[in-house]
Amino acid sequence: MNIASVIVDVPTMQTDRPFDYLIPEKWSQMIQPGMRVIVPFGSRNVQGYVVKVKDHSSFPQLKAIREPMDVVPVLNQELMDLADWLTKTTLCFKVSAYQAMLPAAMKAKYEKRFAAVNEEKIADEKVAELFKKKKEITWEEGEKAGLLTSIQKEVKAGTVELIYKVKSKGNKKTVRMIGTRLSAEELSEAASRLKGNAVKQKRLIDVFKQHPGEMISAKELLENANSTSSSLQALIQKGILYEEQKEVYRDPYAQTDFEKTSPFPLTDEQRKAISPIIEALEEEKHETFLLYGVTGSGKTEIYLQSIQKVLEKGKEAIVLVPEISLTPQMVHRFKSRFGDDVAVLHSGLSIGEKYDEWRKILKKEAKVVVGARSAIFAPFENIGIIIIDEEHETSYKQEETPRYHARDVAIKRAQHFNCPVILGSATPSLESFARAQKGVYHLLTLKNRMNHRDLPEVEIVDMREELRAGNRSIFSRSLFEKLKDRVEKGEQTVLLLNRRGHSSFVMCRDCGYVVQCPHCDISLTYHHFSNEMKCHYCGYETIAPSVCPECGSPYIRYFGTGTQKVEEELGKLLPEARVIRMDVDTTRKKGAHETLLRQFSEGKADILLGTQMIAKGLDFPNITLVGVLSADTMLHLPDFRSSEKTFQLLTQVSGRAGRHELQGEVVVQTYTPEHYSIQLAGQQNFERFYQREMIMRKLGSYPPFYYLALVNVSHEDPLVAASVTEKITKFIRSRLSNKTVVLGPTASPIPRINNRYRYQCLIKYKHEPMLSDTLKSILEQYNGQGSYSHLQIAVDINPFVMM
DNA sequence: AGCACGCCGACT
DNA sequence: GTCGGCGTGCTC
Repeated sequence: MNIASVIVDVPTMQTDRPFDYLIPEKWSQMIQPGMRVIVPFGSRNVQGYVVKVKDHSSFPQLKAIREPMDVVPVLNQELMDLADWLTKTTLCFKVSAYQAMLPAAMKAKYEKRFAAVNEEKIADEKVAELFKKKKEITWEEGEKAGLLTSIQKEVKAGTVELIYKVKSKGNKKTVRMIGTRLSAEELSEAASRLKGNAVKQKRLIDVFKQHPGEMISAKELLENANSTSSSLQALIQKGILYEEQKEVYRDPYAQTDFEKTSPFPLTDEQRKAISPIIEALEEEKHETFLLYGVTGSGKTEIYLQSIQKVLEKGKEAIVLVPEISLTPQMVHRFKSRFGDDVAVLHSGLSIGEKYDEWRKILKKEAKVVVGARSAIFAPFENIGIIIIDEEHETSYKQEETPRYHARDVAIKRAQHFNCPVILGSATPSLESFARAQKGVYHLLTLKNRMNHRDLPEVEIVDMREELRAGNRSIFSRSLFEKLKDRVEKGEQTVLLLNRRGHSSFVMCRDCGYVVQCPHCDISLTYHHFSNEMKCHYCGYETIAPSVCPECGSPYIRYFGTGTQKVEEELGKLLPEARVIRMDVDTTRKKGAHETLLRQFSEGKADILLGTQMIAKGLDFPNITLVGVLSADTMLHLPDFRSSEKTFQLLTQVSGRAGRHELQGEVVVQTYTPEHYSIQLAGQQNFERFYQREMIMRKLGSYPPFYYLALVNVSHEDPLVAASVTEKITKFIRSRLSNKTVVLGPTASPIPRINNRYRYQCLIKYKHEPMLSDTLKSILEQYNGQGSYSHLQIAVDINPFVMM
């Protein structure tokens, strides 16, 4: 057993298979599947994942593993199998699947360095001088000195060596701990031998006399003893004290106090909903529950009590929350109930913090993980339940490879562990609700709010009427009246500006010219802060024009109401109102979210103004008014889910009002008040919406009636892109059943990105066993190199974004 | 992905 | 003649 099969960190079609390596004698006992190793690959060193240890290879000339990167496997067998499944279902590379399962800190970084091996013989003077100061320089340093070609000549001559280094991003954080091996008496004696003026050293010894046998961090010690590090160093030198590096976790929640909570008594309705879950837990059987409960109906308490049960059985729980940093309240509730058993994984943490939380899970120091999408891969080995809150959220679908949906992964893992999955939502996705209707999922319903308050009253305002009545403001008369009233009464308001699909573009009011990206077929987005125009797709930047480049008119300005503009407007109309603005600009800094929300909850503002990010999870007692400024902006996007998204957003945001003692009110402003998703969101009638939307989906042959797969082809030459897509589409048609709908080739909604022309083929199918093989052979044929080397093909099975 | 190898056009 | 462009194929 001295050969390891390794998947190397080279994400291409032709390297997406194991390569065999010899395991050097000294590591023969320790190398196991699931460990990362550094291996030579071609002329460089790369990171690799051991998938198998064996004693035979058909390859005659094996190279040896350079170095192990782990002492224990970072991926267990279950996760390795899960990676295989991910590879098959999403058509991604093995490495990509492994990398998706591990914290970003474990992704390798590569560095090229030059080292002088024979300094005297270096021919080029400039190069020799460079290596006089340092024996080793990085590639970048060589480049900066402008000597790359000369250095490369020296490499050929053998005087300089090119080294490929694999570096890990993850650093364990350590703390210096100080202790003593001496007894109290010995310490006193040692202290008496010190010079009389060594008071600082004596004070240090005193600390250990009071706490014999304990270790204390150097920082704390110096503070307690009011001493200095040089005194400490002296004592260590003398052998009186000793130091040790202790590994510590960075704890992002260290500053926060969590008041312990106990389970709340459940309402009848909640008790009825939780009992099938408890039953599944007891019987250790896999079942997927759809917990459909109106906003404020107490879904979280059901999660908490189910987890309680799981922990009592000595098992672990995964809770997924959409972009969790948005809901510090949620984290708070889990931490308060389960204390240090909870690990938190979300995008707001630094790479190091995420790495630490992940290691807590691996070392079994955490039993519950609360996190965003990728937390579904938490390396637990005895999962008792998986919960996905706000199940309908699109952020559970990853839009880069591996293009997985966390819901699918959850069900796959739960099947392995024979445990239940709970999908919770007030506005379930059509897919999930349809499955619940068919009995594939077990439907659990919570119809009543916990406070027995009615759902808030929703008023839909037709903005066209407002315009006709001469009101050109952003606010309808009704919303403005109510806003004024709340500010006077000291109650709080949430204002949602739905800006998706309607980004701020710059247009000339004289000739209609819109500033576009020169490399992509998309209008540039205006950034007020820097007065720049930026392309979201390729990163192109330019200064915003002050006159129209087309006709020279000075009447060129940006369109699309931004939060900033609304804030200005509020300042004019209601100068006494205190406003907190939450959007990408004001929440970019780490922790900004929490700070702004805390200020709002402490009543330091009357109005919380923001984009989608404020729609979810806020639970403040004093909110009695919710205003949606433009409900229909995303209704007109070329996306079959736009009605569903609109309905969900409006329902979710309405749910923010009147969650406690005070009754809430909602005003929805729109230009299409007759649209069913707005009407039914106004009535908070999910069932009706579901029926209505299902008809639309059936007519369009969309999910949940059909599954989708999208093939996206891009090339710098539009003719090549079109003709290849044509070929691919024909090929797909020939291979799939005639019940499957194959659409295309068509130009993508964004026909050009970064000067690459994009065409696509959309497949709608119900049952298509050949699909995966067909798509895979397309990838193999075209995505490899050869005559199609400039072609890029991306396959998305069950896409959420059709761009 | 990188990198070497090999084949063609533009220079000292 | 050679330097360097890019197209092609390989990495245990």
